[in-house]
Amino acid sequence: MDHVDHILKQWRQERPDLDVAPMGTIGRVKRLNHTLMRAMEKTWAKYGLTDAGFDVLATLRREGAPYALSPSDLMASTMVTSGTMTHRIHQLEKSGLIERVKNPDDGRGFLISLSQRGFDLIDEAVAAHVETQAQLVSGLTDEQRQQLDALLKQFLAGVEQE
Amino acid sequence: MDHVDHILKQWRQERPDLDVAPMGTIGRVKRLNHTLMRAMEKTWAKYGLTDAGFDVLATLRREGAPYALSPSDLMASTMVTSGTMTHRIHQLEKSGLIERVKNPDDGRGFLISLSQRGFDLIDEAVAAHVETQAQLVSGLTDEQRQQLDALLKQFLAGVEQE
DNA sequence: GGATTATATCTTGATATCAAGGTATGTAGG
DNA sequence: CCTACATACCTTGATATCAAGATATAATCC
Repeated sequence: MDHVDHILKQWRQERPDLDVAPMGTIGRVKRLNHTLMRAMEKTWAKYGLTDAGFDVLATLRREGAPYALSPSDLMASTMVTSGTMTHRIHQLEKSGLIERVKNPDDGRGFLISLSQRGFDLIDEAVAAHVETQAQLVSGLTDEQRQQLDALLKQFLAGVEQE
Repeated sequence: MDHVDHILKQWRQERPDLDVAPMGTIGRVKRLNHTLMRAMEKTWAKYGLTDAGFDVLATLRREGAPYALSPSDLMASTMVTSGTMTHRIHQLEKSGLIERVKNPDDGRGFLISLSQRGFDLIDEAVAAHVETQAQLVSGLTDEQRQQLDALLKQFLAGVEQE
């Protein structure tokens, strides 16, 4: 009987006409996301990073050499709007972790690339981050985690298509 | 090969020293949460509500008569800080959906209670919300959804204890 | 090549959130 | 009763986000 079970119980009492089973599933996803984010933020903070900054640097890093993407590519990868990405880029540029160069192939745009400092920082931070994540999933066995992956993947495929 | 699989593939190429399997699980939770929230916001917006407002009104409604809780109780239920709850309460009060009365049992605090309009609105909005949620989970069978519930519950129990 | 449409990014304005600290009221110990 | 501590809520200041619209460049079509 966790927090979400309690909520469902209350609804079944107050609104027995509603089928609240899906609310339980979605509620757990929301709550889990919230708790996981809070935990991971602590690791990012050790490297002077936020969710937003880590997200951008990691996207550039895992892309491989030459560690550069356009703002549009970054937007698509990170699920934020253009205004948000502009803001993130300015912050990271001010910190000297990325550089902004004119896109030689498209005069309208730029390329965002990791600076050497940005590369070194994210390479170290991501190792710590992976360790934190391993700790966070340690309540599940490997097999359970794989089952969960499969279900989440199917769920996601269902809601992302449109 | 979804978006998350692509990310893991990139990391395995660039950083074969890291075990990124947990990142896949956590990444799917994050992405799923984001997509679900975006979808549910559309329903809330039809009733002039945001995530924040719906959250508070629903918490009061499912509590049962007399539909009143202290700001502290609301904070605990909704996982936000006191500053955020103060702000939410002011917004909802301005909209006439809740009322704030002095707590007769504790001179330091207040009780937040649903107004008649607030009650009517949330009672209608939650029915639409439940329908939206049913649609969102329709990519899973009932059995799969229940399996997912069980795994999420265990995952959550592992990360929430501290 | 000029007009039209599409694309890439930035700007603006409104909200929501948090962390840290402030104020008022309650509670417990001597 | 008075002091010390605890609790409940609010205020402040800094960020992050989004939606909508602005601007500049590219691509396409006669």
